[in-house]
Amino acid sequence: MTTPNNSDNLSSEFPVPEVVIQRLPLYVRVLTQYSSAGEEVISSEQLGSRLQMTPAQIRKDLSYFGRFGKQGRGYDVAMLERQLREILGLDRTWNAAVVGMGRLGRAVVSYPGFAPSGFNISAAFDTSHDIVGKTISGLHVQSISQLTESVKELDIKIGIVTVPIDHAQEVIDAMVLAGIKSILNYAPLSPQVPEGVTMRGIDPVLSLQSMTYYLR
Amino acid sequence: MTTPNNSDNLSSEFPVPEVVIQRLPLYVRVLTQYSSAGEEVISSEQLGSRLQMTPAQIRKDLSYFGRFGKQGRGYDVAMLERQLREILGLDRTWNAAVVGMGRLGRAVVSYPGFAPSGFNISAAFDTSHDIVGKTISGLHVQSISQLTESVKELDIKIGIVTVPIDHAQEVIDAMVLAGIKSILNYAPLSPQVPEGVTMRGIDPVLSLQSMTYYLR
DNA sequence: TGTGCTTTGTATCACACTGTATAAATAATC
DNA sequence: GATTATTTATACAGTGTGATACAAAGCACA
Repeated sequence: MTTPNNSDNLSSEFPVPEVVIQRLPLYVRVLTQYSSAGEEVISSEQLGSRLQMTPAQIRKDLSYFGRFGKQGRGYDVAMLERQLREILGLDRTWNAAVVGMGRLGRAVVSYPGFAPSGFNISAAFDTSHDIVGKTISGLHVQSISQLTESVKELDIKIGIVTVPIDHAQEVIDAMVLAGIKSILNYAPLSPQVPEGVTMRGIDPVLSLQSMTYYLR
Repeated sequence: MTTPNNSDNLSSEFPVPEVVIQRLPLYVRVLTQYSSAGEEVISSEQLGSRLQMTPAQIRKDLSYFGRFGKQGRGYDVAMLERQLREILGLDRTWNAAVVGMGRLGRAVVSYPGFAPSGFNISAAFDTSHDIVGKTISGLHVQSISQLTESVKELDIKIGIVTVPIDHAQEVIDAMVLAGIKSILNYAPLSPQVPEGVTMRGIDPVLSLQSMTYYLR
């Protein structure tokens, strides 16, 4: 009764708001920092000030998934981090495929930030005959026609789109057809995806374009 | 009376929700596509289906800034694009400074997507003595101590942070001190910034970490 | 063991955002 | 020119998200 380790108390009973899910990785990140700083306990107050949000917000977010804290004390850093990682599915590694091996794709596959976070780029694809067959950062570049096959063989769950804008939608369609349910899109467009497929866009220009509003 | 060209009808009277501002660049993007496809008129219905949102949402968003459409007809593509660009401050070019000239910084300054959108990277900085003084993609890399001076001289309004995580906060502080009000941050942390400074984060790992929740 | 202090978890409230519905305005057609 | 189609702008309602407030629970220390 005192150990609140039933991580899926409520999480599967009703849907957790998307915004909450997007905040959880932020909590994990701060917890990791705290942990490596040798702290054993953290309060919602401390978490909140670090992330510039109210303590109540954090407590409410966490309460969607269970009761992780101790009143009068706070949250056990290691325990909470472990719980959140499990909730997010970060207690394992995930395989990803990159499609588009131009300048951007090369930057992505050689970015050293993915692997330590448990994201493994295990296949690379392109359409151009000039690039297919080459080896880039240790990855043998395959034709996009091999996508479905590789997704199955290599247990790829995540697609990363780094093709030019005019091929992006068809690549995304191909990924969906291949059974990929999570897509990270670097192309500057708003793609159409069916229900059940999660998309995230990486779009620095879009970010800049909304900031200039506050500059005038 | 029939020409609703008073672009700041309401916009300055009360604050426009942040989410609305972030959607405006999406509208601009679709309008540009429509324009180059030769279309002269677009309805909120068409815009909405392209962006997977309801027509009413779009009409409401636009109504924060004025009345741009004609009932029974829709929106004049060229006119609406021009209006939205003006609202967002995209009817001019903006100068940006990149701090951090490692792998990521080099990728950013050589990314060909900024200039066509009116974002001009006009200065590059680093702390390392190995890099300061070099010329990368036509930019002479300066010491970070030159930041404030360059910001004034070159009319730099935007800062782009591409340093490793352990230097990111101090770089951001330096930018704020130099008078920069808009910061695009590529470092994987949630930085502390004072009121009045707008921050956007580019963080693919964070995006991946929230997608895996839906994969389990 | 009891008292005071801290912090959580949640009930309640307030507000912001989204979707529905409709009147007004325009265009098209006969 | 009258009638019908269309589409905007907006009033209204509903939903969802964030902040406030407080009771319950644990800790510390005498």
